[in-house]
Amino acid sequence: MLDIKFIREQTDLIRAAASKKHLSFNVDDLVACDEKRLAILRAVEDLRAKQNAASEEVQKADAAARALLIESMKQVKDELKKKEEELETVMKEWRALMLAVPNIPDMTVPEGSSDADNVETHAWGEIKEYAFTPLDHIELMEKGDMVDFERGTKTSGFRGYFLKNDAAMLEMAIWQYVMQRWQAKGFTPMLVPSLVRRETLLGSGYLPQGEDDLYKDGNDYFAGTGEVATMYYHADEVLDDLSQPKKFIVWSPCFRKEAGSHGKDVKGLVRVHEFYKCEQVILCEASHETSVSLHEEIRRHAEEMLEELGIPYHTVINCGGDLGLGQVKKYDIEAWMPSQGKYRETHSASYFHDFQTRRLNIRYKDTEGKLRYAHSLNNTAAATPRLVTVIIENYQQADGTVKVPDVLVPFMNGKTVIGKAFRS
RNA sequence: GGAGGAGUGGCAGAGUGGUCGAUUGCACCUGUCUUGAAAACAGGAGUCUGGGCAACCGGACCGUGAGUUCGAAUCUCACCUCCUCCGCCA
Repeated sequence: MLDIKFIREQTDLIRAAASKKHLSFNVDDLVACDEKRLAILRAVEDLRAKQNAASEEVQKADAAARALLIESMKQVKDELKKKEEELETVMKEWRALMLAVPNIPDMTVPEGSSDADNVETHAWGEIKEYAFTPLDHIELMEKGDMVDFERGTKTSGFRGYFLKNDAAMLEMAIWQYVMQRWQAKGFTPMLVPSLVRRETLLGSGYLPQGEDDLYKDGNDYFAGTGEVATMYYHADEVLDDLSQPKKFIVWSPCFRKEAGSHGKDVKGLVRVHEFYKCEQVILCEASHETSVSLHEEIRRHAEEMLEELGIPYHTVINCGGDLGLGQVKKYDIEAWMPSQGKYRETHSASYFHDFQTRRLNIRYKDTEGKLRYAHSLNNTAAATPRLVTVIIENYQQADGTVKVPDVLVPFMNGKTVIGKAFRS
């Protein structure tokens, strides 16, 4: 959500934002609606003022005058009721339009309509030449007794899976490694709810437009990311001090219907309905420079983790058409998948300015004691099992076993090789 | 799932139809006093929003949303949250 005053004054910027993000939003509709809203609001408030004044007089008046006054106020009451109904109608439209206003993308965001137009900023790591034909994670994991898709779908339906043995332990090792790694960088570790109320999703900007991708039961929703609950943690609060940003490293189960991507990644663990994610979430002071510098910081945290793990990756700036409604700028970090011969997204780092915090009403007192909306950012730390598939494919050996990345060995109880040898 | 109770300003806690945006206490800020501080005394402070260059003026906010009324913190209904007891349960 943006400030209505800002929207009124900067219609050109909003128009440009909508066009860069390839959204069909029309500011002029909102501005017209807002004018209507203010006119009616003024009428309503004038009537209320009249009512308040009369209410005071009623108390002082004698019986005869009082009866007369009350009689005349009945008309005001009816009039007010009519105006209030008008206002409610306009407000409904106004609120819906306000929720559809896109945030302004940063100047450095490239033009483009889809992820095909994202621009690589840099790549890291050498793409390994294998002396054998690299297998995909599905074959490696099935033959290594690390996954069971058949019983997974039997139990859970399409995209269901069981992780077993070394893969189960590897996944938990990753969580442990990640939570410790980020805690050491000053992030507050949290396990947060995945079962959340509708307001939380409106606040972080996943609703109203993302309804189709969410599992729900009445007003209870299953969050697609820990960001949702984490952002709501401080909702409706005034934080004393944001001179130091609040940084969270959050673990949570994540649920996504993956509506509209039924044809993509239909096999394997790259795209599943139920997974786990460690997420970086930050609240900071309302400064563009601070947001930008923290954005770079959380991007680097994730890149450095992939470097520690020895996974080749590249980073792209997402183009306008690939940005969400609230995002100012986004980097995707994509890890190399040997079986596919291409990079696949493992991380997504974005910042929002005060787009989310306005909806969530998260404010703080600045050094002058003025109340301001905080800024927010987030980036993946590790999404599993997707990251498991990346590790398994990149660390596969000729015999079908998988080497454990050095940094994970301590979290695997010293185990250095996982899976089973099934070829020579 | 069943039965009761409760939600008021930063906190505590009054207020049960009309100068109540709200008594009071604590905490907070500013004066007076003091070498300074404490104490005492006096005063001031909330948020959102409309108009105005501004001083200022108007509206809203007592868990949320509807309703009754000329008028609602106060009455009615629904919802949310918390507490107590019973039942069930990893």
